[in-house]
Amino acid sequence: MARHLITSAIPYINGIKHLGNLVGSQLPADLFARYQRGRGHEVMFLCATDEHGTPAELAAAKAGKPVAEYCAEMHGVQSAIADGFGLSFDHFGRSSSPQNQKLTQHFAGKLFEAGLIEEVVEKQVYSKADGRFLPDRYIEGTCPNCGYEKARGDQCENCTKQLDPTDLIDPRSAISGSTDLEVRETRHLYLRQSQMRDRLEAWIDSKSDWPILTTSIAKKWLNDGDGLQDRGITRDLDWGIPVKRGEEDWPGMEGKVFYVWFDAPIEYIACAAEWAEAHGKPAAAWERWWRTDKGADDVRYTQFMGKDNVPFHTLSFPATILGSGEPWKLVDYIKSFNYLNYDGGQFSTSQGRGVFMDQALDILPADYWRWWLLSHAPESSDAEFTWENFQQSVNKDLADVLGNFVSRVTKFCRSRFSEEVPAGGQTGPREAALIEELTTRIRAYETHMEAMEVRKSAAALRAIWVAGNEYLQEAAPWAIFKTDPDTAAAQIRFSLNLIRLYAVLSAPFIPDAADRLLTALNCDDRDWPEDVPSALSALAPGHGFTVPDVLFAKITDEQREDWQIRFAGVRG
RNA sequence: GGGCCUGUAGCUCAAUUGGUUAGAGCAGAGCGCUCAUAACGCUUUGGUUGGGGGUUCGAGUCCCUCCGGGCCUACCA
Repeated sequence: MARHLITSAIPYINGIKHLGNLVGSQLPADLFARYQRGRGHEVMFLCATDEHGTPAELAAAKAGKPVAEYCAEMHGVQSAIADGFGLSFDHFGRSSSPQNQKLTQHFAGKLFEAGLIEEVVEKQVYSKADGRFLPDRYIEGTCPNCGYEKARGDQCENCTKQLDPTDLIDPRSAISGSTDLEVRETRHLYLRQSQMRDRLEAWIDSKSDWPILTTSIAKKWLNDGDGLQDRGITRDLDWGIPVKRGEEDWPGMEGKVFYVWFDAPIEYIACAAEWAEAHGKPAAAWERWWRTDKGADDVRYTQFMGKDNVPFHTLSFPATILGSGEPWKLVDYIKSFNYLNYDGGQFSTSQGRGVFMDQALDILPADYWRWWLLSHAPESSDAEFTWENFQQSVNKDLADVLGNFVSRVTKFCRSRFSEEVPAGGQTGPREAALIEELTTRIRAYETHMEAMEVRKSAAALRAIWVAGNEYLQEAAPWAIFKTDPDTAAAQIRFSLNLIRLYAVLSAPFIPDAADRLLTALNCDDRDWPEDVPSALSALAPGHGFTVPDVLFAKITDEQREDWQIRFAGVRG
């Protein structure tokens, strides 16, 4: 039995994520976790909310709540939605947890001891009206290059020129609009990533099987300009993990916190510690997943994320881990995704354009979304959601191919025999041929799932469903029944077993439907079909079942048109 | 500006990494079936692989160039 540690990029706290965010990390991670569990392996699947940073503070202020309270609430909201989508996290943690605070400070201390922390005094823009330092992008002004009046301090959106905040003409706070700004000196800690450049490069080079998207982004950062740059890991904020080296105060760093991108990946580890505490387990229970000196040697660690997260997972976080000099588990495989666009443009959180996770669940069950998103996962390039494509794919694949197969088999059995698996008759060469085909297809499905080829896995699964319809058409039990009811009984017995097989195989993609099928079949045998013939004799003659309700109702044209209008514009 | 990814049938995607005649699903057309959610099955139309040039016995795949789409460029996370 293998051991799989699986993490999804942790979603930021300041609102409900859209479908693009979902398909880029949490959903494929869940697919992989469910599959590996289905194969009987030991899985630790972790995710959390990423709660620190300026946007969280601002969102809380906008909501008129203390930031800690706001984050606690939003964590609850995101957690409930994750449940709604069937995301099977072993623990859904919080980067603001005491465990993460302790670990983050611990790592900082180790990095300091290793000589990998440098103190730098730098100049930053301070807004007196806001009472805070402003990150570059929170400063607005007129672009010195093109005259655009809403240029940001990091870049002008109009002419794309990169800017320094002090370049802006008539700079003002993007938060309050105040022009009462000044440049102040402030002291920060930098992680000396440049010292570890060669080590990181050798490590990346050893990962020849990673997606090109992952390695090319990593290499770009390693080789761009003067090579990998040191990175500031502290910020002048109130909300965050106080800067300490281990348990000790850090002279000169009073009132400062760690940068979110320093503490967020550490939450992957801390999340396991949260899991242990939540289940009353000792530290050893989570350390066996994360410490190679405490049992994690045989763990295979896979991360899932959108491409915007790749630099932090290929470079910053490994630099933290390697730099600590301690035997923490490094990631073995990074699966990264491109973006999902919405009907000709980007999903937009600010403009409310596209479908957000809560809205998606309001209009359709999770399985519809899971199936479409995963079967169209943006693996090789950006992908696009359109309502026409969604309607067509879901109706065809889920309602017609799979749902109708279940319907025709169970209803035929009920009307010609009873709601019991019929006895009598024998299967023959036709069934043997199907078993052979299914065996080949199931092994292909497994290969794609192991490789995290999400779209190919979906296509392979669909082909397995199709094989059932082809078989039925050829066997034609409705015709055979008239002259040879025993043979028809054997064919239907075989077909009912196919339904169970489909439920087990499909569970990683459409877990709710799989549950409903197994419930209807009155069966809790979820064993993976290592051996297809025996898997297809699990339901014995006389076994009672009920004809399930329509598994997937079709999306009507009216619904589709309604949703197209509803989600085109501003949310609310 | 620089770097990277991408362009294959009306649509969504494959193509064992340079190897026979570029394949699937959907959509379209025809036929069959009547168990089933107007579902299912079979057959079939559809391509100068974005354009042009080159290397090679052989190019969707490698090189050059042009065109289109996208991402990143280190203080959003």
